[in-house]
Amino acid sequence: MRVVLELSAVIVAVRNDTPYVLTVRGGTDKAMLPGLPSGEFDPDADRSLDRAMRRWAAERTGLRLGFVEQLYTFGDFGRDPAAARSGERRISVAYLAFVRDGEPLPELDAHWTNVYDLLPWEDRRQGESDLVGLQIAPALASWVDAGQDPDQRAGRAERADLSWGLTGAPWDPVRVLERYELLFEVGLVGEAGPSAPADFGVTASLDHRRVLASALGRLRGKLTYRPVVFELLAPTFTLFHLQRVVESLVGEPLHKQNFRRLVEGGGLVEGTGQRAEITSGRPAELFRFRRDVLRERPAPGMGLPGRR
Amino acid sequence: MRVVLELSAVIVAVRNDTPYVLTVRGGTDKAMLPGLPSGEFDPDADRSLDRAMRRWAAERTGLRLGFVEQLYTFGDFGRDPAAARSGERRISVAYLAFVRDGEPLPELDAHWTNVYDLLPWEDRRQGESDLVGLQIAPALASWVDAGQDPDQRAGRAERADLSWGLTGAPWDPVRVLERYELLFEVGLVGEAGPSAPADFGVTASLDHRRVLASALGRLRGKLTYRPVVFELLAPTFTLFHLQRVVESLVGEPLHKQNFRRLVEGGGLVEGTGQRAEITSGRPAELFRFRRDVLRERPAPGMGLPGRR
DNA sequence: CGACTTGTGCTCTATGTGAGTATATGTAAC
DNA sequence: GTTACATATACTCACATAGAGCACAAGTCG
Repeated sequence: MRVVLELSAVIVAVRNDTPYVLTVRGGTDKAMLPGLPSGEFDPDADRSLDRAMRRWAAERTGLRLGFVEQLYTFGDFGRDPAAARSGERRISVAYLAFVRDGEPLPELDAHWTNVYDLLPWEDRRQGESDLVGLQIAPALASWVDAGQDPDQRAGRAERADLSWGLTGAPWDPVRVLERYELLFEVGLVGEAGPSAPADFGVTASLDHRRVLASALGRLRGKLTYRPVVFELLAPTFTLFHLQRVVESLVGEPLHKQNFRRLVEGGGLVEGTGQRAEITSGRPAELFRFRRDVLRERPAPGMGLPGRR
Repeated sequence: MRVVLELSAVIVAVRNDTPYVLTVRGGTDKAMLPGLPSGEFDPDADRSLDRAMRRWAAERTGLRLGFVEQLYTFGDFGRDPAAARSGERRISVAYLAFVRDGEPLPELDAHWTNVYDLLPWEDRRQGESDLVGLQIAPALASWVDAGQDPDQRAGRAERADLSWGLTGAPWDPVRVLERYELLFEVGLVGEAGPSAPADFGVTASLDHRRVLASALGRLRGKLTYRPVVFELLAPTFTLFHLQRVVESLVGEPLHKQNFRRLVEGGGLVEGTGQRAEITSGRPAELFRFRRDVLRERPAPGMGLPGRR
């Protein structure tokens, strides 16, 4: 079996308080499901994987990527059944990348897909998704009960509780991948085609939804200890807009006054004397990211306030 | 150029308050420098990269790995000059793995190398390493001054300050990789042979010291928000020992009473009625990790107290 | 016995966070 | 213009947590 090394990209942009991911239709899949842009790595073309990623994104999509970070390398057998049948083992180095607000989003054979269309249960800004109470929780419960022995049942119960926060554990926005993998194990989401009886969200080709779940988890985690949001925003923004963007990524509503206090008090931003274009209500001051904060605090992140 | 996919392992164990990494001598290097155990990935043998990692460690080293986590995939051109000359591009998926205290450490063609022999400046338990004040800081300063234009100099100054905390910024134990890369850029450490005029620490083969730096940074970061230390410890331990192990990993001394308060108060451990074997001084109670904490708190980690 | 080592409890203070009230300043509807 | 509404911004209070100690307990070693 031949090893093929490819690069995949989770390219994220936020517009209108909605996180989007760049997808291509039927890139690697016969069913023409949306998938992440990917391509085989050319060892002769680039000196490093990161460079290959940037160049390839620029050439193929015309996007100027800001923040770029390697995510994870996926290599499970069976993640690409078609490749496996033709004697290939496709190993995919996945990257997370941001497109800044204000950058043009070129029209191409690609689409911007709402992240929460692919992972609907992760958006709790309007409260817990109905999916959880009506379908996921019961399915998890019966999966727990179906364990072979008491030990296995206890283990399953713990996993379900930890990821989904059902019986006491708090809901941790970062555990996106754990939740996805549990759904996969239970059979509520499928890969490589809408095979599951009741598949949630838009099915993506191959394991690309899993890759997206990794990316969202990583992004959410990073948010709290590195000022990465600002890589998604235009250079200047209102605090309210900043809050909306953070909420859209974390998937939870945040307490407004405390959010402002944390962000301003933490020295993450500084006002530009200017006011924002009027929308409705009192006009807000425009802020910009304060780079100096990096020198002052070891891990400057969004220090998320509690839920609203 | 042919792509070769290999696995590399940073296998960590802590003994006698010292973190060790498993190294093999001259595994991939003619100069017989110590390097990380690595091997080509066999696509026909394992269903996933993680499994390949575990099986391979068991077969090759006889070690039973506990915690295993994928670290990063290294693929820079030039990371393996010999391979490059023979027309190969070696892409290496690196893993971080722990061996629990109490596990036998088999004698083999491998050695346990003190992590701080390879990265001496990272151990600040006895205060800042002399290397920093005497050699690194001056070298960084002249590197900063050697910048082409004011912009570049400012950028360099910021990088140096951020990683090494020289002029105001606090020293962040997590930024191991940034520090290493700066030293590399400045020319104070070399790869693929002791090429640098004054190379610090034991030189390792290829870019394996860089991989180790990634691993140490990741480990330190993870420590604060996941109870990973316990994967390195025997099932039962005294609080003092726990503190010593954490200190050895973080590379900084910690405030004793507060450490105890955080660990006990945070519900991370629970006492077993037993007392430890006497060493000297008042005998201590033996504790064990309290698994339930996972269910109670979203990110239970060592919540490090300030320096001692 | 006293010196030394380690364990353990407790205090005092500064700071940060959660939650909420109050008020300012704009737009859109009437 | 007045009213309703939306948003911005300031401030308060209770509470939890972290940083930095002091004090003392319970052992070993000479």
